[in-house]
Amino acid sequence: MAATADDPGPSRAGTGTAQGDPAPRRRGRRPGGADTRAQLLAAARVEFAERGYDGATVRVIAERAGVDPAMVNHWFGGKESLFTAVLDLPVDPGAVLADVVPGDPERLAERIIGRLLEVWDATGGAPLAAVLQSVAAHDAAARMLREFVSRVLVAKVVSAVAPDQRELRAGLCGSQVLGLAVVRYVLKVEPLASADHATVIGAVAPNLQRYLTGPLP
Amino acid sequence: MAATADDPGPSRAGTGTAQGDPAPRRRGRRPGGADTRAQLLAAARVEFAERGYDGATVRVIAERAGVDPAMVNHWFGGKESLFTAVLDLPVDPGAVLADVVPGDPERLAERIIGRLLEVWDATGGAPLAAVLQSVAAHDAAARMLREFVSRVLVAKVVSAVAPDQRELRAGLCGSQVLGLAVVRYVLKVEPLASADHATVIGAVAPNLQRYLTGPLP
DNA sequence: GTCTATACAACGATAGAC
DNA sequence: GTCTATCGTTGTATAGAC
Repeated sequence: MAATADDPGPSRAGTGTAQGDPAPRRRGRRPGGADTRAQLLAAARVEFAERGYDGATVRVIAERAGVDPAMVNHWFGGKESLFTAVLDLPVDPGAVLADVVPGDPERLAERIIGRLLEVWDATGGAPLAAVLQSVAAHDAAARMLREFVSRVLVAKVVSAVAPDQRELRAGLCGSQVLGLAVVRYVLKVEPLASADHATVIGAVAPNLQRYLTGPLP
Repeated sequence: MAATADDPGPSRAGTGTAQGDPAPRRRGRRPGGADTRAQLLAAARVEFAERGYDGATVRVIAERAGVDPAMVNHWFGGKESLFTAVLDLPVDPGAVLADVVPGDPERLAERIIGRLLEVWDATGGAPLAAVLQSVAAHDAAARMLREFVSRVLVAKVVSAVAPDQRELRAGLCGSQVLGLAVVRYVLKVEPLASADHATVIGAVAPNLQRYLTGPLP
């Protein structure tokens, strides 16, 4: 866990700030053994837990891991996906949602539910239960997921279609989606747990659509 | 924490309203009360976990505890409330829902959400998180809650108003209610977490109402 | 030689200080 | 308003593994 910067020591002529001289790292591929990816993951776990999703910065995480911030992009594709990897989510919600948003806004809910059902049916309930468990157990996990859900959902989905009250709508959408996941995959309440996708979509999508674009008081 | 039958303790100061409750008048010899109650709880935990809500019987639970089956009624008010106590639920869902059902069926959802908000706001998110945690962690807990939710919800709420597909409707209602609980009290997503009751009711009740009495595909 | 992990620099966006 | 600091991200050159 201890993200020990590998501290190669010498060289690095004073480019710019002669102060501190924090991490003179060589360029190029590191000598074998240094697992940058794992170090980034470990550093990200600590930072996300301590400061939340928004509070943690890619730069600090990279510094803690002793590597360049660009490594986050290289290994994970960005802050969002790094977070997904930290929480060990089965899929990257941002990516999934992003490619489901384009299209008729009045049918967005159908596409969202349909896609989520595909993903969840493929991975089963285990990852969902794991996430739920850690969220219920650790306040830090709840905070991380809260900020992440708010940010990603609002930015990538709700803002694309919702006329107003975007944060509230995002929370409501989250409640319906999360509740469906719990009841179908963790609690396994029948007949909802075994219903085919068309049935679930027909039942849930209209309600989700109201949260997205319908009238709110 | 859990809503249990009134503790027929030594100094039960009578509130004026005489309840139809089978309030045990403490006459005669005082049993090793707390002991019986605890033994029943322990026995019920085992039985519910092993056989589920439906599979476990009051008779067997009482036998395992070494007491008369009537003690379940005495100490907990019935199988349902015993189960509630075992899960350490903040309230007895059966009781709460039962007294909210009478009235305009088309406004049932408003009454349900309103009442749940009162209860949850009073107890805070801790009990909810505890239930979620055990449900996510232990398959037995998930099974118990599943059967309980199906049975009680279908029997006491959905059957009272829903025209068809009662089990499916019950599952859908469960998903919305549970999701709301998670997002508002465990994840604490704003502004939903701090929204006043009227706002939440206005936002969620119409969706819940559709699950209860609206058209399903 | 190729391939890839790496560091550095710089860009557009955004939030806060002045 | 402008200025500044900082964020996440991208482009590119380079060093080491193969």
